[in-house]
Amino acid sequence: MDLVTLPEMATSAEPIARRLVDWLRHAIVTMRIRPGEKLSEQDLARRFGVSRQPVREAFIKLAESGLVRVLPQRGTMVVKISIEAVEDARFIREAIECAVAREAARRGDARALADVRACLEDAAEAMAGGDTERFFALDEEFHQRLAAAAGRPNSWRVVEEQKAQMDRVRYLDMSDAIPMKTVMAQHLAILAAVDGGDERAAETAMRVHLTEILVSLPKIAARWPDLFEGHAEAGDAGVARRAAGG
Amino acid sequence: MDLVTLPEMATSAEPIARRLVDWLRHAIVTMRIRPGEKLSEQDLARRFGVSRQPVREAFIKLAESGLVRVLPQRGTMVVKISIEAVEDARFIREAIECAVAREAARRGDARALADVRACLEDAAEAMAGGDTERFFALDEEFHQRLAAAAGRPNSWRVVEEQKAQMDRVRYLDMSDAIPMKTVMAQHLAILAAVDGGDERAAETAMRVHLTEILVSLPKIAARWPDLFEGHAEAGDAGVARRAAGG
DNA sequence: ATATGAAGACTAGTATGGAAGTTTTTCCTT
DNA sequence: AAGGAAAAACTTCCATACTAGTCTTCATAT
Repeated sequence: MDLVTLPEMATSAEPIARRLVDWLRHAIVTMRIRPGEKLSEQDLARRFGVSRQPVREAFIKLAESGLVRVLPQRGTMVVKISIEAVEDARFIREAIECAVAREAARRGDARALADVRACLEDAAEAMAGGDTERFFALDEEFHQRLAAAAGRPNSWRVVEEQKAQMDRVRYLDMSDAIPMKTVMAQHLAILAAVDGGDERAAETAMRVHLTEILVSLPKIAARWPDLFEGHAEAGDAGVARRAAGG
Repeated sequence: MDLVTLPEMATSAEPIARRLVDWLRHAIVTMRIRPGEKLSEQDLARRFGVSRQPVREAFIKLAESGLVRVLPQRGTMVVKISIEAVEDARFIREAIECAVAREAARRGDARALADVRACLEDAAEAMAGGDTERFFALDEEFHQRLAAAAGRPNSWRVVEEQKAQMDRVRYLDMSDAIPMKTVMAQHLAILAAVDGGDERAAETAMRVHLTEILVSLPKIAARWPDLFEGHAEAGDAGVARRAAGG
């Protein structure tokens, strides 16, 4: 039973439940807590040195985001990656972000687009330094700032939620190959089209960027079958034990 | 203190918190609980004869949906209708549903499209009978089934959440004029284009349909200023009392 | 009359205990 | 040894109690 401290605990006065959500979300998306893993209110409460209530409320919020599933009287678990769920998330994200790209190109907000460009420059630095985590963060930032440039900053919140489903796949992909150069090139293409005010080109560039995951998805699912829904569940502890006993 | 019973209480064995969410969401969307109105965990708990805890959990879920705002140590209130929020929701919905319309037209799933058509026939009946509530429900059903016909049934969940913001405006609009005929005609136009396999026409028809609200929005905001964010807050009790005292 | 401040009535946040239900284990029977 | 029933150990769910913060209100001082 390793005690864990919430990182923001010292600096901020935010409610415990909120901090728990951030901590758990990050842990799930970065695969520190693996898909299919069982979570327990009691266990996590003890780990963090808090009561069960804020843990429970954190579970509720994560369940709303589709990252965990709460089964009444049975338990809470991190949902496995579902190919269908990832494809659905991708579909929704493509729809919204293509509209964002069009709108950003149409508006041509020079000031906001300068922010986007600055973001890409930082990302280039991170890539050169091999700082993948920072590169990931700046990837998000790029899309968020583009939404702002389209005059729809709030649309990012919806995309962000869908993105969580896709991020776990990307995290697996990152440990495999390093497609940072590809991502960077695509981001630059999007910005160029938007900067040029070409709505159709901007939409197309965005669509290409967001289609990328479709080629790696089946390969990744085949490589880590026990992290995905519907595939072999050999990784499941209960099943494994029962199989060993028989 | 009028005691209220949850309608599904007798029939189902769902958790209390879940039923509270459904009840409150419906009450908020249909304006039975008005924008800006203050909600109290304690008060609602007494009304429903339950403890504060499930009410609190319901608030959390509604806050995730953006229907209520929880201010720590201050209170919980139904968020006022925000023109910006409605426009953002409309933007997102248009992006997703236009993509759905295109995809439905591309796939041409005859079986699923038959369901969509059946839905419109029921809606025509409801319109003839003047059953506005049923018409509203079938409106939702139409869009949901179209998403199914596009092979993206889950995308409806995202649209549904955005729709909640728009529904309150539509509810106000309904009490003003009755645009059922317009809605019906637009739905038929969408289905015709999808049935014909014309992706561009389907997208355009959907876009026209979802642009409708933009013309009524400013009028409605002007008519009920105290229900909207940022406008005159003359309806606020505290301000009214202070004005009377001075 | 106005400004300041303390007391009380609110609020949400958290902790804890018990109830209802499911799963796993254990022990008895066959 | 295998199968089944009882029980123990888990889970979430709900109720209750308490903490801490905010706002209102009324009294007091300027």
